[in-house]
Amino acid sequence: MSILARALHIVFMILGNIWFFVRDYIAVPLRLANPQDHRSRADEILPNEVRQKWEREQDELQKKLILKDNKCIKEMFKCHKVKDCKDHGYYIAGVDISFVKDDLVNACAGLVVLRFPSLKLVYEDYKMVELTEPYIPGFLAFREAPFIVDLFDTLKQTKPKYYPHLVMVDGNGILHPKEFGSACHVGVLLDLPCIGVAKKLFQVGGLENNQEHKEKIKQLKKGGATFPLVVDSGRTLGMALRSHDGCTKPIYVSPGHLVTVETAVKLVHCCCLKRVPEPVRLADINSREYIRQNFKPTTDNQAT
DNA sequence: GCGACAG
DNA sequence: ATCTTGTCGC
Repeated sequence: MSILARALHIVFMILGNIWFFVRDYIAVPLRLANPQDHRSRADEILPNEVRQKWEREQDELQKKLILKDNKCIKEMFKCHKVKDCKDHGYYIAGVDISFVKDDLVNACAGLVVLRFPSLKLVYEDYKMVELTEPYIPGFLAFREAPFIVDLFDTLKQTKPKYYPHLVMVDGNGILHPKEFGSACHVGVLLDLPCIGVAKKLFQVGGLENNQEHKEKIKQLKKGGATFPLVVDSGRTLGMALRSHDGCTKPIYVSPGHLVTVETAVKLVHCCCLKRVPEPVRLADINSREYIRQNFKPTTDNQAT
Protein backbone atom coordinates (compact mmCIF):
# COMPACT_ATOMS: atom_id res chain seq x y z
CA MET A 1 0.00 0.00 0.00
CA SER A 2 2.50 2.52 1.15
CA ILE A 3 4.81 1.45 -1.66
CA LEU A 4 2.06 2.20 -4.20
CA ALA A 5 1.43 5.58 -2.58
CA ARG A 6 5.15 6.42 -2.70
CA ALA A 7 5.37 5.35 -6.32
CA LEU A 8 2.42 7.55 -7.27
CA HIS A 9 3.93 10.43 -5.35
CA ILE A 10 7.20 10.08 -7.26
CA VAL A 11 5.38 9.86 -10.59
CA PHE A 12 3.48 13.07 -9.85
CA MET A 13 6.68 14.80 -8.80
CA ILE A 14 8.34 13.83 -12.06
CA LEU A 15 5.32 14.96 -14.07
CA GLY A 16 5.32 18.23 -12.12
CA ASN A 17 9.00 18.80 -12.82
CA ILE A 18 8.50 18.10 -16.52
CA TRP A 19 5.65 20.57 -16.50
CA PHE A 20 7.73 23.29 -14.83
CA PHE A 21 10.60 22.64 -17.22
CA VAL A 22 8.28 22.98 -20.22
CA ARG A 23 6.67 26.10 -18.77
CA ASP A 24 9.83 27.94 -17.76
CA TYR A 25 12.19 27.01 -20.57
CA ILE A 26 9.97 26.44 -23.57
CA ALA A 27 6.49 27.87 -23.23
CA VAL A 28 7.27 31.15 -21.46
CA PRO A 29 10.12 32.31 -23.75
CA LEU A 30 7.94 31.49 -26.74
CA ARG A 31 5.04 33.48 -25.35
CA LEU A 32 7.31 36.36 -24.37
CA ALA A 33 8.46 36.51 -27.97
CA ASN A 34 4.85 36.97 -28.98
CA PRO A 35 3.85 40.60 -28.30
CA GLN A 36 0.19 39.61 -28.50
CA ASP A 37 0.34 37.95 -25.13
CA HIS A 38 1.23 40.07 -22.14
CA ARG A 39 -0.85 37.99 -19.80
CA SER A 40 1.62 35.15 -19.40
CA ARG A 41 4.36 37.56 -18.42
CA ALA A 42 2.09 39.30 -15.92
CA ASP A 43 1.08 35.96 -14.46
CA GLU A 44 4.67 35.07 -13.74
CA ILE A 45 5.49 38.21 -11.79
CA LEU A 46 2.69 38.31 -9.23
CA PRO A 47 4.05 37.12 -5.88
CA ASN A 48 1.73 34.89 -3.94
CA GLU A 49 1.57 37.19 -0.93
CA VAL A 50 0.44 40.08 -3.12
CA ARG A 51 -2.27 37.94 -4.63
CA GLN A 52 -3.50 37.03 -1.14
CA LYS A 53 -3.43 40.65 -0.03
CA TRP A 54 -5.47 41.65 -3.06
CA GLU A 55 -7.96 38.88 -2.43
CA ARG A 56 -8.43 40.06 1.15
CA GLU A 57 -8.94 43.60 -0.08
CA GLN A 58 -11.58 42.41 -2.53
CA ASP A 59 -13.34 40.55 0.29
CA GLU A 60 -13.37 43.68 2.44
CA LEU A 61 -14.75 45.92 -0.30
CA GLN A 62 -17.28 43.29 -1.33
CA LYS A 63 -18.99 43.64 2.05
CA LYS A 64 -20.05 47.14 1.00
CA LEU A 65 -21.39 46.01 -2.38
CA ILE A 66 -25.07 46.74 -3.03
CA LEU A 67 -26.83 45.20 -6.00
CA LYS A 68 -30.07 47.14 -5.95
CA ASP A 69 -31.11 50.23 -7.89
CA ASN A 70 -30.59 53.35 -5.83
CA LYS A 71 -33.17 56.14 -5.93
CA CYS A 72 -31.28 58.21 -8.43
CA ILE A 73 -30.93 55.35 -10.89
CA LYS A 74 -34.64 54.60 -10.72
CA GLU A 75 -35.44 58.25 -11.47
CA MET A 76 -32.94 58.33 -14.29
CA PHE A 77 -34.46 55.27 -15.86
CA LYS A 78 -38.01 56.58 -15.47
CA CYS A 79 -37.04 59.70 -17.40
CA HIS A 80 -35.79 57.63 -20.25
CA LYS A 81 -38.86 55.44 -20.37
CA VAL A 82 -41.10 58.37 -21.22
CA LYS A 83 -38.98 58.74 -24.37
CA ASP A 84 -38.50 62.33 -23.39
CA CYS A 85 -35.33 63.54 -25.00
CA LYS A 86 -35.03 66.58 -22.78
CA ASP A 87 -32.23 66.35 -20.28
CA HIS A 88 -33.11 65.96 -16.66
CA GLY A 89 -29.89 67.04 -15.05
CA TYR A 90 -28.45 63.54 -14.83
CA TYR A 91 -24.85 62.81 -15.67
CA ILE A 92 -23.11 59.59 -16.67
CA ALA A 93 -19.35 59.21 -16.46
CA GLY A 94 -17.16 56.90 -18.51
CA VAL A 95 -13.61 55.92 -17.61
CA ASP A 96 -10.83 54.13 -19.41
CA ILE A 97 -7.08 53.77 -19.42
CA SER A 98 -5.12 53.67 -22.68
CA PHE A 99 -1.57 52.47 -23.00
CA VAL A 100 1.52 53.58 -24.82
CA LYS A 101 2.66 51.01 -27.34
CA ASP A 102 5.74 49.02 -26.29
CA ASP A 103 5.73 50.75 -22.93
CA LEU A 104 4.92 48.94 -19.73
CA VAL A 105 4.47 51.93 -17.43
CA ASN A 106 3.19 54.97 -19.29
CA ALA A 107 -0.54 55.23 -19.82
CA CYS A 108 -3.34 57.79 -19.97
CA ALA A 109 -6.33 57.75 -17.65
CA GLY A 110 -9.43 59.42 -19.04
CA LEU A 111 -12.71 60.54 -17.49
CA VAL A 112 -15.63 61.89 -19.49
CA VAL A 113 -19.03 63.05 -18.23
CA LEU A 114 -22.08 63.06 -20.50
CA ARG A 115 -25.48 64.56 -19.89
CA PHE A 116 -28.27 61.98 -19.90
CA PRO A 117 -30.12 61.10 -22.04
CA SER A 118 -28.83 63.52 -24.69
CA LEU A 119 -25.28 62.09 -24.36
CA LYS A 120 -23.76 65.55 -24.76
CA LEU A 121 -20.19 65.81 -23.48
CA VAL A 122 -19.99 68.26 -20.56
CA TYR A 123 -16.67 67.43 -18.91
CA GLU A 124 -13.46 65.64 -19.80
CA ASP A 125 -10.12 65.13 -18.15
CA TYR A 126 -7.07 63.15 -19.22
CA LYS A 127 -3.91 62.53 -17.29
CA MET A 128 -0.68 60.70 -18.05
CA VAL A 129 0.01 58.16 -15.32
CA GLU A 130 2.68 55.61 -14.50
CA LEU A 131 1.32 52.13 -13.96
CA THR A 132 2.79 50.25 -11.05
CA GLU A 133 0.82 47.01 -11.04
CA PRO A 134 0.65 44.29 -13.70
CA TYR A 135 -2.48 43.17 -15.46
CA ILE A 136 -3.70 39.99 -13.80
CA PRO A 137 -7.07 38.62 -14.92
CA GLY A 138 -9.40 38.99 -11.96
CA PHE A 139 -7.42 41.86 -10.48
CA LEU A 140 -7.79 44.56 -13.11
CA ALA A 141 -8.96 47.10 -10.55
CA PHE A 142 -5.66 47.07 -8.69
CA ARG A 143 -3.96 48.25 -11.85
CA GLU A 144 -6.44 50.91 -12.91
CA ALA A 145 -8.78 51.98 -10.11
CA PRO A 146 -6.44 54.35 -8.19
CA PHE A 147 -6.01 56.59 -11.24
CA ILE A 148 -9.74 56.61 -11.87
CA VAL A 149 -10.49 57.61 -8.28
CA ASP A 150 -7.91 60.38 -8.64
CA LEU A 151 -9.69 61.78 -11.70
CA PHE A 152 -12.97 61.81 -9.76
CA ASP A 153 -11.29 63.74 -6.94
CA THR A 154 -10.19 66.39 -9.41
CA LEU A 155 -13.69 66.54 -10.85
CA LYS A 156 -15.22 66.99 -7.41
CA GLN A 157 -12.84 69.83 -6.62
CA THR A 158 -13.04 71.71 -9.92
CA LYS A 159 -16.53 71.08 -11.34
CA PRO A 160 -18.67 69.49 -8.62
CA LYS A 161 -21.85 70.20 -10.53
CA TYR A 162 -20.80 67.61 -13.11
CA TYR A 163 -20.16 64.91 -10.53
CA PRO A 164 -22.04 61.98 -12.12
CA HIS A 165 -24.95 59.88 -10.92
CA LEU A 166 -23.65 56.79 -12.68
CA VAL A 167 -20.29 55.46 -13.87
CA MET A 168 -19.58 53.08 -16.74
CA VAL A 169 -16.34 51.15 -16.55
CA ASP A 170 -14.46 49.32 -19.29
CA GLY A 171 -14.42 45.86 -17.67
CA ASN A 172 -16.75 43.64 -15.67
CA GLY A 173 -18.87 44.16 -12.59
CA ILE A 174 -20.03 40.98 -10.82
CA LEU A 175 -19.26 38.92 -13.92
CA HIS A 176 -16.02 37.94 -12.24
CA PRO A 177 -14.55 34.84 -10.50
CA LYS A 178 -15.32 36.35 -7.10
CA GLU A 179 -18.28 38.41 -8.29
CA PHE A 180 -16.23 41.52 -7.68
CA GLY A 181 -14.78 42.91 -10.91
CA SER A 182 -13.25 46.31 -11.47
CA ALA A 183 -16.65 48.00 -11.93
CA CYS A 184 -17.63 46.83 -8.43
CA HIS A 185 -14.28 47.93 -7.08
CA VAL A 186 -14.57 51.40 -8.60
CA GLY A 187 -18.24 51.70 -7.66
CA VAL A 188 -17.62 50.88 -4.01
CA LEU A 189 -14.55 53.14 -3.76
CA LEU A 190 -16.52 56.05 -5.22
CA ASP A 191 -19.79 55.04 -3.58
CA LEU A 192 -21.52 55.64 -6.90
CA PRO A 193 -23.80 53.49 -9.06
CA CYS A 194 -21.53 51.71 -11.48
CA ILE A 195 -21.91 49.41 -14.50
CA GLY A 196 -19.28 47.15 -16.07
CA VAL A 197 -19.13 46.92 -19.86
CA ALA A 198 -16.76 44.32 -21.34
CA LYS A 199 -16.07 43.75 -25.03
CA LYS A 200 -15.11 40.11 -24.55
CA LEU A 201 -16.68 37.41 -22.40
CA PHE A 202 -14.84 36.79 -19.16
CA GLN A 203 -15.04 33.01 -19.00
CA VAL A 204 -15.99 32.38 -15.40
CA GLY A 205 -18.33 30.09 -13.50
CA GLY A 206 -18.67 27.66 -16.39
CA LEU A 207 -19.36 30.38 -18.95
CA GLU A 208 -17.41 29.77 -22.13
CA ASN A 209 -17.18 31.42 -25.51
CA ASN A 210 -17.97 28.08 -27.14
CA GLN A 211 -20.25 26.91 -29.90
CA GLU A 212 -23.28 27.01 -27.64
CA HIS A 213 -22.51 30.60 -26.66
CA LYS A 214 -21.97 31.59 -30.30
CA GLU A 215 -25.31 30.05 -31.13
CA LYS A 216 -26.99 32.24 -28.53
CA ILE A 217 -25.28 35.26 -30.07
CA LYS A 218 -26.75 34.36 -33.45
CA GLN A 219 -30.20 34.39 -31.88
CA LEU A 220 -29.85 38.08 -30.94
CA LYS A 221 -31.82 39.32 -33.89
CA LYS A 222 -31.86 43.06 -33.33
CA GLY A 223 -30.51 45.92 -31.26
CA GLY A 224 -31.47 45.67 -27.60
CA ALA A 225 -31.75 41.87 -27.66
CA THR A 226 -30.10 40.11 -24.74
CA PHE A 227 -29.48 36.76 -23.12
CA PRO A 228 -28.54 36.21 -19.49
CA LEU A 229 -25.11 35.04 -18.37
CA VAL A 230 -25.85 32.35 -15.80
CA VAL A 231 -22.99 30.72 -13.90
CA ASP A 232 -22.76 27.30 -12.25
CA SER A 233 -24.31 28.55 -9.02
CA GLY A 234 -27.44 29.47 -10.95
CA ARG A 235 -26.91 33.18 -10.43
CA THR A 236 -27.30 35.58 -13.34
CA LEU A 237 -24.19 37.76 -13.26
CA GLY A 238 -24.84 39.81 -16.37
CA MET A 239 -26.26 39.96 -19.87
CA ALA A 240 -24.91 39.76 -23.37
CA LEU A 241 -26.39 42.75 -25.21
CA ARG A 242 -26.61 43.46 -28.92
CA SER A 243 -26.00 47.21 -28.94
CA HIS A 244 -27.97 47.95 -32.10
CA ASP A 245 -29.19 46.42 -35.36
CA GLY A 246 -26.03 46.90 -37.35
CA CYS A 247 -23.74 45.12 -34.94
CA THR A 248 -23.58 41.38 -34.41
CA LYS A 249 -20.89 41.09 -31.76
CA PRO A 250 -22.46 41.66 -28.35
CA ILE A 251 -21.11 43.53 -25.35
CA TYR A 252 -21.19 42.04 -21.88
CA VAL A 253 -22.96 44.13 -19.25
CA SER A 254 -22.84 43.42 -15.53
CA PRO A 255 -23.80 45.48 -12.48
CA GLY A 256 -20.97 47.09 -10.57
CA HIS A 257 -22.65 48.82 -7.66
CA LEU A 258 -26.11 50.14 -6.77
CA VAL A 259 -27.79 48.78 -9.91
CA THR A 260 -29.62 45.59 -10.87
CA VAL A 261 -28.76 43.56 -13.94
CA GLU A 262 -31.94 44.63 -15.72
CA THR A 263 -31.47 48.34 -15.13
CA ALA A 264 -27.80 48.15 -16.06
CA VAL A 265 -28.61 46.63 -19.43
CA LYS A 266 -31.33 49.15 -20.19
CA LEU A 267 -29.19 52.14 -19.28
CA VAL A 268 -26.24 50.84 -21.28
CA HIS A 269 -28.50 50.30 -24.26
CA CYS A 270 -29.69 53.91 -23.97
CA CYS A 271 -26.07 55.03 -24.37
CA CYS A 272 -25.25 52.90 -27.42
CA LEU A 273 -24.78 54.96 -30.56
CA LYS A 274 -22.07 52.53 -31.64
CA ARG A 275 -21.24 49.07 -30.31
CA VAL A 276 -19.69 50.41 -27.11
CA PRO A 277 -21.79 52.86 -25.03
CA GLU A 278 -20.76 56.50 -25.50
CA PRO A 279 -19.27 57.17 -22.06
CA VAL A 280 -16.80 54.28 -22.34
CA ARG A 281 -16.22 54.84 -26.04
CA LEU A 282 -15.34 58.52 -25.65
CA ALA A 283 -13.09 57.89 -22.67
CA ASP A 284 -11.33 55.26 -24.78
CA ILE A 285 -10.77 57.14 -28.04
CA ASN A 286 -10.07 60.48 -26.40
CA SER A 287 -7.45 59.15 -24.00
CA ARG A 288 -5.77 57.42 -26.95
CA GLU A 289 -5.79 60.69 -28.83
CA TYR A 290 -4.36 62.46 -25.78
CA ILE A 291 -1.38 60.10 -25.83
CA ARG A 292 -0.78 60.79 -29.52
CA GLN A 293 -0.84 64.56 -28.94
CA ASN A 294 1.00 64.85 -25.66
CA PHE A 295 3.28 61.90 -25.09
CA LYS A 296 6.74 61.95 -26.61
CA PRO A 297 8.33 58.50 -26.33
CA THR A 298 11.83 58.43 -24.91
CA THR A 299 14.43 55.72 -25.18
CA ASP A 300 13.83 54.78 -21.54
CA ASN A 301 11.03 52.53 -20.51
CA GLN A 302 10.69 50.94 -23.87
CA ALA A 303 10.02 47.23 -23.86
CA THR A 304 12.47 45.07 -25.72
C1' DG B 1 -0.88 18.64 -11.18
C1' DC B 2 -2.20 22.38 -14.54
C1' DG B 3 -5.56 23.91 -17.59
C1' DA B 4 -8.69 29.65 -18.61
C1' DC B 5 -8.69 34.55 -17.71
C1' DA B 6 -11.86 41.45 -18.45
C1' DG B 7 -7.90 45.39 -19.73
C1' DA C 1 -4.21 46.76 -23.68
C1' DT C 2 -1.24 47.98 -28.60
C1' DC C 3 -0.03 48.00 -33.85
C1' DT C 4 -1.92 47.70 -39.03
C1' DT C 5 -5.59 48.87 -45.05
C1' DG C 6 -8.77 48.14 -47.31
C1' DT C 7 -13.13 46.28 -47.56
C1' DC C 8 -17.82 45.01 -46.94
C1' DG C 9 -22.43 46.54 -46.04
C1' DC C 10 -26.03 49.96 -44.94
